[in-house]
Amino acid sequence: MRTGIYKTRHREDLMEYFETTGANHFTVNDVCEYFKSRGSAIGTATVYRQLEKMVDEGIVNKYIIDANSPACFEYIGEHTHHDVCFHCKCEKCGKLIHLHCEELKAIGSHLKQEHDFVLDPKRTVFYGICSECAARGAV
Amino acid sequence: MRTGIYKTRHREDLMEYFETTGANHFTVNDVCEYFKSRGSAIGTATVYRQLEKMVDEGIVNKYIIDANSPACFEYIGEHTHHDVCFHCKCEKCGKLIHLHCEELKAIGSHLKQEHDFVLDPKRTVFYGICSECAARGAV
DNA sequence: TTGCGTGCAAAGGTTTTGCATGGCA
DNA sequence: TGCCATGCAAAACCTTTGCACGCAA
Repeated sequence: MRTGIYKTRHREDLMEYFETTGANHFTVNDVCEYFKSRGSAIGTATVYRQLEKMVDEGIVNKYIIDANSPACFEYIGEHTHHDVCFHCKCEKCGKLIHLHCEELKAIGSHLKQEHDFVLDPKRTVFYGICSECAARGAV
Repeated sequence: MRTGIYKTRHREDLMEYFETTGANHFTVNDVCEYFKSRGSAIGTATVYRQLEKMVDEGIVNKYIIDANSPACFEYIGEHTHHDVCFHCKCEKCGKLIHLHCEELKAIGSHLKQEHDFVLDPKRTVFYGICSECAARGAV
């Protein structure tokens, strides 16, 4: 029989982890460390494979920041009204800022209507300088 | 004395390569292959290091497609005119679209005022699906 | 039983780094 | 003479894959 997805213990554990961390972002490594520290380690490959499935299911978002940073995941659950968030990456300190902003969402509409381009916020990262680095006088 | 950047033969070679390839995009590997086939190979590390410098100077853009694909670079030269140019990259066909749009410029102001983040348009790329690929039904 | 899930290790690929040498200013 | 640039190889890094075994349905 082909159900496609089994309800395994690890999948349950992951779901529970997601629920407890809420909308926070995490990397595959974060997940692995978390379970390892609790004595119930999960293999890296398993985490990747489960997350990939969940991305396909649409209950997890995957953000690609840059080539040398690990991918950033976000659990969104079954929320039909979930806002995809935007990311700003500081070119100086490397800090990643997550934004849920209505005004930025307007960019998507604008790009589609005026430029016929369907924006993918999951892959789009705004580069620039964060407030702290700017204050520090970084150039 | 500290000028910061030396005018080496390799740097000149790279510049010439960029001029001849125009606005086309290229990977580090493309560059290496090109010079290798002409008998004047350049080390991979050197290409990475020079390109990194040029990105800092703002004369080259670096695009991240996804974690397992090589980074894509684009020579943009000395954009002396103060007209900020935005880029949209199609995830399907790889086409790069250049936009001069007032409304998009507003993003910079918004990010700065509301989120205290100084956007760098030269390094920011909007990822998504272009009109042609959308029409073709690509998913 | 069938087929998916898992763990481990190894492989895959891109990018960075250490170190000695060579070149620009 | 001072830096900076380069080459080579090794290292670092994230991610995927092969394979044998375990578990869900």
